[in-house]
Amino acid sequence: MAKAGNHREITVADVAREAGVSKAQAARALGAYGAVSDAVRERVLAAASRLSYRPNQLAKTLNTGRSHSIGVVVGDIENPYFSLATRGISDAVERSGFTVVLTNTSERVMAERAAVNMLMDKRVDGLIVAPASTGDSPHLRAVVDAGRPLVLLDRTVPGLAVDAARADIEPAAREAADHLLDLGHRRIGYITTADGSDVRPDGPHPLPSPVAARVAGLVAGFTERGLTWDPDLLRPCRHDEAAIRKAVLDLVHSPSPATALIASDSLIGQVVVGALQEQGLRIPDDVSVLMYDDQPWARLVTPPITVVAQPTYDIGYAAGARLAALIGGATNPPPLQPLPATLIRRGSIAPVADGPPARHERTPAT
Amino acid sequence: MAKAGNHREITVADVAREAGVSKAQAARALGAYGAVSDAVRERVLAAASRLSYRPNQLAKTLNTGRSHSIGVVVGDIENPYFSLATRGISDAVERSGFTVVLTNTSERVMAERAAVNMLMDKRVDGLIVAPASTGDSPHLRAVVDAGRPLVLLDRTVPGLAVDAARADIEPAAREAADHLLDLGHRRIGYITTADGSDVRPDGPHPLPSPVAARVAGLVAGFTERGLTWDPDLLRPCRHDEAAIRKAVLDLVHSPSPATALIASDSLIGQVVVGALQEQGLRIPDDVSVLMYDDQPWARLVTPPITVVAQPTYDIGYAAGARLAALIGGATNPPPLQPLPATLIRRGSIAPVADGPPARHERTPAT
DNA sequence: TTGAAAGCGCTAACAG
DNA sequence: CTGTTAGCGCTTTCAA
Repeated sequence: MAKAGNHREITVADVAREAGVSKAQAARALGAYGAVSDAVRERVLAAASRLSYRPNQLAKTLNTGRSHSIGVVVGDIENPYFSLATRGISDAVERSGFTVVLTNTSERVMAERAAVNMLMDKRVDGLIVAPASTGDSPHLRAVVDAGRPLVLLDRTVPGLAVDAARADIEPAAREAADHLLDLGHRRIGYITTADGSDVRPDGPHPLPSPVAARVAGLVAGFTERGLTWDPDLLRPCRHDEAAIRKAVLDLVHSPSPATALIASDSLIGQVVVGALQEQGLRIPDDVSVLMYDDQPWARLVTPPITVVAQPTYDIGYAAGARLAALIGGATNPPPLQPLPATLIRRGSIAPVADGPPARHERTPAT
Repeated sequence: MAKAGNHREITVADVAREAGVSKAQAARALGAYGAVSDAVRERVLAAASRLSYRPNQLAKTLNTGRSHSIGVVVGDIENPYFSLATRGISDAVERSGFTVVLTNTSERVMAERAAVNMLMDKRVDGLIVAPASTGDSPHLRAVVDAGRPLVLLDRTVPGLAVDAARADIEPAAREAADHLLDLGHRRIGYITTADGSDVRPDGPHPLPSPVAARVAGLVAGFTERGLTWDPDLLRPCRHDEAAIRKAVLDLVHSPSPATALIASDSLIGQVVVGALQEQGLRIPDDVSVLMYDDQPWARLVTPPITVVAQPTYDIGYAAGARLAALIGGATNPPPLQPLPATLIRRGSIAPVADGPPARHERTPAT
């Protein structure tokens, strides 16, 4: 198939001819490098604009080895966490002149592998990835082995010596646990999502590092008081509204029902709150709710939701800045500091009620 | 600066040598084109995997002219509308083997221009852009003139003969207007955001096409009844929470206050609902609210928000599918059909109250 | 089927 | 300062 249209692209050679100089001089003037007399530069630039010349970045990249672009691989760009972090990344790297190539993997490890390979093949200067899997990650190892700068986002990969930009979740998780325990909650459900390939029917679920930190904080709260958290209350579901909804119902309608629910991110939180409302269960009278990641809507619902907030934009920014530094040749930068997460108490957590929760009609619009 | 690490990249030449064949034959085997004997193919492939060869897509692109990537330029990836549409685009083009290069312009025309140029220079095979400006768009015209496939998203550009994937907003806007008018509303505020460079202090604001359609529907409703909509109630603000909040206060506290507010997208809607709550104004008793773009949280707040929903994912998918077809060589495809938008009545619109709205304390958590 | 050689558009020595 | 000459890694004639 012929190239669409028959617009032959204008090249340096064309500009050089038009300006009456050698190709090399034209290239130098255009690229603003090397030594060029004012007279020549002027003529070349004039010729270039006359022909509306546009340099072919591909050719440039091919022999400089720098594409001035970085790859970003996230699980789900629709998750506000990632879209905000992505903006932080963009803002950080754009000021160093990089373009961001963004790919979405729908939290599937296979898609992540493909995306990383493709970005490597396109010769991006560096990569930021939020790994979907906790397991072995040969594709990430390959990036490191190829000497290409890599920064992880949000999650770490055990055994991979790569810096990660993330929040220091555990203290806030612990504080949240204490908050719930102080109010008498003992049956606390934890709902998270996981890639199918990671969730094995038998044996323990390998949780992504930030989820593990959240759960660790919770468990620590129990342990500290000589209590134990029933691990059966941990519910990893598919990334799927129905699965999350089912987990909620399971948890609140079990013979020994959960009196509080923790949503591992705001997408999950949305479904949890919705499911509870549909069931006619009141927050926090019947069920208390804690959500990870603050979102504007969390303050808008009634009652406003208590959350653990992360400095998401800053995390992204830190990842971008670090990657830019690495690409710029920084050798042994100090490890990235985890950024603080904070518990924001609003209205969705209350003392545990005695006895089983009563069923109510859905609260009418006020 | 030396390339990070001293990993010389493996090239076809290396593979050829390892396999004991010519560079050309190796390339043919690797690229699965031309004629290659089974014996050679086998040896080449074996050699390739032994050396863990990865083809350099850049070099390939440089002489085929196809990058197998498309550029997507949106105003704000944090706007759920765009992040959903983007997923639609990705899903559509990925099945044709394209990678998406996503760029965010923060709704700034200058940034859009830069992004489009950069993508052209990177030789993407085609472009999808949601133009930030209604005005003259030489950078978009340049894309067309270069013969590179282009599809617009959400908004059209007058005078540019390019197909746009979008919703057919006006009928739903009209239905919403009738809904409000039937309930007695006459002072209806319309809050939208606009790029600073488009908002001139004097003269009419050139509205982006989808906003114009929304307003047109509103105006039509008034006109039909022999009424006129006071254009002073149109408030274009910067993309800035404070500006939106100010517009809300202005509107509801004016001597002749608005009895209903229309938010032009869900990001604006969030701020509107929040501002109203802070003012102790009840929805819909004191102020009715209509929001464009349905979002999960709209059903979660009390009362649930009445919205005009668009098939955003499908719009993105249509844009992606069309672009892929164009790149594939489709010559005169039928124009894209606008997809239907629908009014979803929930609880945020009520009959207009008599007299000025009373002030109430913020509704306590139920 | 194969291989040699000529590009794709640009940068980067290397001599003048 | 300027021009000539090689490449970057791959595809693609063109002969053999």
